[in-house]
Amino acid sequence: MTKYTVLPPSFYARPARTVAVDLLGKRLVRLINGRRLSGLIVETEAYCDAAERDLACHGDKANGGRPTPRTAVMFGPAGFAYVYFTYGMHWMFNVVTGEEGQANAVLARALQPEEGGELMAEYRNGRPRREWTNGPAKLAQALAIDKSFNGANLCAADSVMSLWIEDAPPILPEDIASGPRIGLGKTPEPWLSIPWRYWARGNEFVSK
DNA sequence: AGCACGATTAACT
DNA sequence: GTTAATCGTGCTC
Repeated sequence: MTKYTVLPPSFYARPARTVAVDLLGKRLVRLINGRRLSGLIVETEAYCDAAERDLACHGDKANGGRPTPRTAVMFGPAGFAYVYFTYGMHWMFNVVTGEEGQANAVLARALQPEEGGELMAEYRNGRPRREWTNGPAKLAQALAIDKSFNGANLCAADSVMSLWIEDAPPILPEDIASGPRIGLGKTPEPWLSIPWRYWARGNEFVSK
């Protein structure tokens, strides 16, 4: 018997919005030298829901909606990591969702720390616990997620995998809030304001 | 070949 | 509230 259940490909192979909501409360786990660093996902954003053109999504914004070297992973099968670099210094961790051939993904924006706090504090330069994982680039830094995880299989428990998501009790629907996605800049409407960001209402680790 | 800008953060005033 | 940091990517010339 296993103590933990790794989320299977079927969990991810659904529309981005569905996965974004269902990921709330799940546990993101990073294994480093046998030590578990983990946190419960408390904030997500959905990009490129199936069959809906989403000009906020890298996969639709670039190259007329065709894959590019950067976005290729988003067009691949669900359950893989899409990790990209932005602002010249930050990594963003997403999970690929939906059907292969379509650019669907969910951005992990915040975690509630569970295990491995000592290492997370170190990776976050000694900042207070509240600031370890309350933002997409912060959680990537806290879990040491970088370019090497782009294209990583989050479901293959038998590989050298050191990153996955475990099942955990869901957040109750009445405790889930939603609103417009953050940082979309010049993205046109309706995508700029469409409420595809979801978070655990009242959780102190939700990004500012 | 050159350029504008980003699914952000931290350190300012 | 404002802004520097910092560089890969995709688009234009």
